[in-house]
Amino acid sequence: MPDRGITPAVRNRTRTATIEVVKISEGVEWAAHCCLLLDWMGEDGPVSTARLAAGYGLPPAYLNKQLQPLVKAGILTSTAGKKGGFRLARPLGEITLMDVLAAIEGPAEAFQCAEIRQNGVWADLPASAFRAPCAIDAAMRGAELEWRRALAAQTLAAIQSNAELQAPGLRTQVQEWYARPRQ
Amino acid sequence: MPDRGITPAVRNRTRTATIEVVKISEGVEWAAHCCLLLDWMGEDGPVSTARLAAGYGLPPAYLNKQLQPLVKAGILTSTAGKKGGFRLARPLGEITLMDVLAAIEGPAEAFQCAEIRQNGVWADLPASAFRAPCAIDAAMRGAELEWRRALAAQTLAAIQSNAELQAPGLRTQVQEWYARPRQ
DNA sequence: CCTTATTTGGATATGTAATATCTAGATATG
DNA sequence: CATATCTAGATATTACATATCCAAATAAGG
Repeated sequence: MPDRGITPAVRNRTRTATIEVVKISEGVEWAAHCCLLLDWMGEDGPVSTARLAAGYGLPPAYLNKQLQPLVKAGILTSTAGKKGGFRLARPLGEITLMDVLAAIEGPAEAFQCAEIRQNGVWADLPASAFRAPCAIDAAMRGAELEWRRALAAQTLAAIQSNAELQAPGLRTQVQEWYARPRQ
Repeated sequence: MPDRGITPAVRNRTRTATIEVVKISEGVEWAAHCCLLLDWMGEDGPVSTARLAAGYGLPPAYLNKQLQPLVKAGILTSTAGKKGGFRLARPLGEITLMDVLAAIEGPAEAFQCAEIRQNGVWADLPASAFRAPCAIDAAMRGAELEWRRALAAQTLAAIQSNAELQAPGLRTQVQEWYARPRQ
């Protein structure tokens, strides 16, 4: 359908007004699911991007891009060449959600203090006042630390165990699904 | 300097490779700082966007945009017209960092589960398997809850108190800074 | 009543990051 | 040697954070 010169801003006028800024990229979800899948399928050698992508209906090329930082982080190992693919570098019990998040999103904190306090009102204060971190920044960092602690307490093994409790026989189901021929 | 047909991707080639996706918008920092400022200055009636912006060297028009959700959330009250501006709607002790974050960023969780489990491998499972939430999603939500709990435990009053401990006489300093004539 | 200073809401502009694809090169299988 | 794979980089597309501007409503003060 033609645009008729309508700008994006006008086209989006009716979209929901609520912004969601603090957002984790989908790559984290993909990575965590793929780790579970690799554990279920890991006995037959490395699993290729194509097979992992097919398992969750994901775009293969982009999934491959997302898996590469996991290799760099030492969560997965990769093998090139025919029959190549990805393997878990260590058992699920030794991989936490924090590991996955840090691998995909990087180590940066969610709250990035821009130190705006130094721009105006505080400008005349002695330099000693800025040695201590911004009180807002400190509070935000403290809260984020709680988040990271909770993420680090969740191993993929525990998550897999919960998933299997919800859907008994999941491991078998997965292996059967992959055994069936696909077009 | 002319572009010579160089694409953005090429221009950015040398930028840092690390991505930081989980990010809180600067508006949260601005909003929290402005609340502290409003408490320090609140006795002389409402404070205009222009004065708040000058206090931290922020763009006035955009700061005004960021303050509006705080009004909607009931953290600030606003008065239109000459001598108008913003006031705290309640004492700093009754405003938490969670209140500010929720006002600016909206109520959405950082981890948005796309339910990719339903796309492939799980497709043949009975519907009952999907009544329980995705185990990865549940773990992420639990960790985020810890973050929110910690943010909700931090009042702006406590943060202001810390700031004043770091820089004694801050309240006086702020009022003097604003009393001085500005071009 | 008029001028001025302000908030509010919408439209718009710009830059950057997430999402996604493609190609070339390296690597391994058989 | 042909094929299948990972790796790295370039590129394309879309969404969103950032930022500005304008019109309308509102209030203060002469």
